Amino acid sequence: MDVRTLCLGILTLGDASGYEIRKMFADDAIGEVFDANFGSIYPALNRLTEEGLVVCTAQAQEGRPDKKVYSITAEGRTLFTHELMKVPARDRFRSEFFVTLLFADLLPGDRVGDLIDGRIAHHQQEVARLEALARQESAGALNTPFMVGFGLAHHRLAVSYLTENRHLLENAGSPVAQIAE
Amino acid sequence: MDVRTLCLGILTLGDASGYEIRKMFADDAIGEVFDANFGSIYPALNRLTEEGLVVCTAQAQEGRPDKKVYSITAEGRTLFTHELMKVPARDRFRSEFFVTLLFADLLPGDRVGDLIDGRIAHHQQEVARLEALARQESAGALNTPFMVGFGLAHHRLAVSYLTENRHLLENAGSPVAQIAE
DNA sequence: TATCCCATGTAAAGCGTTACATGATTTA
DNA sequence: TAAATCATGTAACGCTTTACATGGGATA
Repeated sequence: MDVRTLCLGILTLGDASGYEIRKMFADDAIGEVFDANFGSIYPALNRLTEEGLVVCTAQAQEGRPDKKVYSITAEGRTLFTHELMKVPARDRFRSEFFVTLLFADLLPGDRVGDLIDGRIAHHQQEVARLEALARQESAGALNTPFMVGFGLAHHRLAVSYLTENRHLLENAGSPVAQIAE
Repeated sequence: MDVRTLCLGILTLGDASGYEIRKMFADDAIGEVFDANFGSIYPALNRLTEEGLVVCTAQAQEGRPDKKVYSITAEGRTLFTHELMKVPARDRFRSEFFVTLLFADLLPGDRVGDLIDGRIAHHQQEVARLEALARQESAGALNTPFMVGFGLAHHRLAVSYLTENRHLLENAGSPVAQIAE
């Protein structure tokens, strides 16, 4: 499943331009589990057009490039539903934050605490963002409540886990900890 | 932060061959947050050797290729600690499973339930694997308990979230749900 | 006045995955 | 006897990111 397939998927929800598709990846529930930027979306839409999976109608605008609105074709819809029936590839996750913490012993004493403070703040921001997203109950057939609920649960868990377990890293090897033993 | 940097990091824990580094990504805590396979590890080690960040001593073996054991140099250690001081890049997450569920409305009725059943089983397997990993309390200076604890919390959350919220997808638009309203 | 938003696109570089190539030993 | 483990490496392909290129309108 690549950006091209996901563009097709988004177009099953209604016509859209490349710019609007990008906005969905940035702001909507789908962005929680898949990212795509202009550099891959525009070529993907061109290729989908060549393949006859979408059609494009240009809307003239003043002072900016024509807005190119894409619509999925019957063949496109068929292809996408077949894609959905495939066994989903395993999740991919990469976190430089956690990599850094795995090597916490190599860092200066205060660095670990600062990193964790920043991370907790980040997760709290994400919670706020997703709560706002949930309130929008916005357009599209995407199952937003299910997805946003999972994101919220995840970020809340992260806040509490980090708060409750940071001592595992912050006290490691410090003089205080060694005296206490 | 790329595979090359991570190889360097693993070598701060002790000498290792490319094969052993790969095993760490596959079996140890670091594999929870970063993946790397032979195709990237071997070239990375060669480049690190050229750059003088690691040194290599070949151990002759019978019936198989010489085992090439790598040791980090002082310069390598310095470079890695500098890497750790950088602001970590944001996490990357991609999930075809969740993408599929976002488009649950396009799937046959029983498909969604099957997907979720399989996913719950997967998370339960991961819980079992991480519990075993935690029991090993194995080698290296990696902060395994902290990392494994997070992984366990995550997979347990996923099991309960999916169990408690699957009705949001499974009843959507079905006749029963519409009659009930 | 400055920043953000709208709007599309290209090209190159970077990075990683996958497949291929080889082959002995140990375990089930 | 089949499969997994040990052991290293190359090459091609694929995908994504980043930077570049352009520019008007709206908002703060």
